[in-house]
Amino acid sequence: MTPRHPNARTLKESAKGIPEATVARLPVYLRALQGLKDRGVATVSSEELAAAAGVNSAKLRKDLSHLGSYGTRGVGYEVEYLVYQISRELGLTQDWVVAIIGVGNLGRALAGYGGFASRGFRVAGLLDADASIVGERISGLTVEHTDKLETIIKDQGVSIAVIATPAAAAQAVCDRVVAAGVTSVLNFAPVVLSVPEGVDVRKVDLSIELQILAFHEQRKAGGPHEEYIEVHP
Amino acid sequence: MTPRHPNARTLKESAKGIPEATVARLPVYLRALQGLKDRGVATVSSEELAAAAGVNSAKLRKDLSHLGSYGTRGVGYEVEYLVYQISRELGLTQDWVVAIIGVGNLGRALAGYGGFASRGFRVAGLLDADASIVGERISGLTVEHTDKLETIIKDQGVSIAVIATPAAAAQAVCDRVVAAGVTSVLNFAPVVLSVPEGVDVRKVDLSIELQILAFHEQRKAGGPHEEYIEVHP
DNA sequence: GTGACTTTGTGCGTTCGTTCACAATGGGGT
DNA sequence: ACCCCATTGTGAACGAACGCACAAAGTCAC
Repeated sequence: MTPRHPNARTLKESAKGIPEATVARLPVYLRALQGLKDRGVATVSSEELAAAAGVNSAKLRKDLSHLGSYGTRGVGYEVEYLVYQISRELGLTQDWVVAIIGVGNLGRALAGYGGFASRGFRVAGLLDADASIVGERISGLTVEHTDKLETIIKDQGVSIAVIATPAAAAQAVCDRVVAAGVTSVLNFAPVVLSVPEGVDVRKVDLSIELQILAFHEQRKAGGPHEEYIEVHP
Repeated sequence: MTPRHPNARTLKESAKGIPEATVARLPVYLRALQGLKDRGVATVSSEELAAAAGVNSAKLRKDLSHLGSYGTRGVGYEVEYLVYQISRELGLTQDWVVAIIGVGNLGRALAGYGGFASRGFRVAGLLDADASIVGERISGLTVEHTDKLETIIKDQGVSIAVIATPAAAAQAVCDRVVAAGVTSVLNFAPVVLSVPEGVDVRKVDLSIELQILAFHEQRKAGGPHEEYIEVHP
């Protein structure tokens, strides 16, 4: 295979850090690109792609430049090629085995979420502590009891755990999955998890986002301070 | 009422920006504080609170200093008082009326999420386009048809819309809620919404978080580039 | 009342991220 | 073969956020 872009990237460049802010945006670009690809677009300029992703075009170009030099001056980026490069950078060209612990409404929503399977995430287990749910079939999977947590993680090679349990159970579940070898945790429970060095945790909190919106909404309406007078020394 | 902290804050300080990064952390502090309050803790130091919230203590102090001078040197912060101040700053002392559009598993999870009601968010409507769901009762609310979107938003004074529809429907729903007067949108659909000036959108994307985890997981395992050789000029 | 001790609030240097603006460069027309 | 044009990739200026380290300020014991 002759490389299409000969100077694609040195080992050094990629091994050293891609900025965290860039990493957080790559999935957004990837989604925009998939959309373009589905519509049959073969080539896209940074301006167009940036618009589709909702960012500034200079930022997009700088972000992509951290991966390598994958565009063609005067033309733009080849959609399919860029999809592949971003996917590879994010690690989506390999399969990741995921377990979802906690099968309430949120766990069900996650289990049925199409965005996982299509991006290299395989849900290997759906676990819950509630015996009345165990055995139920959801999105092609049977709910297992949390007793089997360690077994499933080890047998299936789970490396990412998604915690969708009530807050009170989350830390205990987290400790168990980490002890069983999981090194990445996505936490939906409204608690701060503590984990040993080397384990990554990301948190998604439904109510925090609403609170941030409320703050800005209040700002628009004139702020919370109208009743307060200036009290200066 | 004699102010407990006489020089609490000038109008100017608060009217001007609290950094966005700080705003995003305030809800985390608030949650940690509620936890301490529930356990009967009356006073907390920046060190302790920072640990509970999972941040560095200097950062915590600087964040709080943007709201005003609410601590006591040599002692710490009075938990209840700080809860009140943060709540007020975030706008949680007033009620916000929310509508949830899209009643799949995710919409149900959101409707039943206790973190809303307890923080000043009142869910005024649950709407879906699927006639077979309309009429169902979920968490004390009856699902309405999206035909009634505009009516509900106007009659109930909804100011925040939560979009939990499939991706394909999201932009159309967004346009309608904005036209009906909503100025803040929380979007769970995996699309970039475009809205007019003055409308805030925040996005929560379940699969993006997983992709970010995958990236770091791959890093730990040695990176994606082992197969690549250095190709230098 | 005084002094030792604790903890806040913040000035400052550093690091990280964004944006501008333009030189470098490939493509395509003639 | 040459030139023009569009678009990338990036240096440099700017700005936001972080974290250290310490002076200011309050408490508590005696």
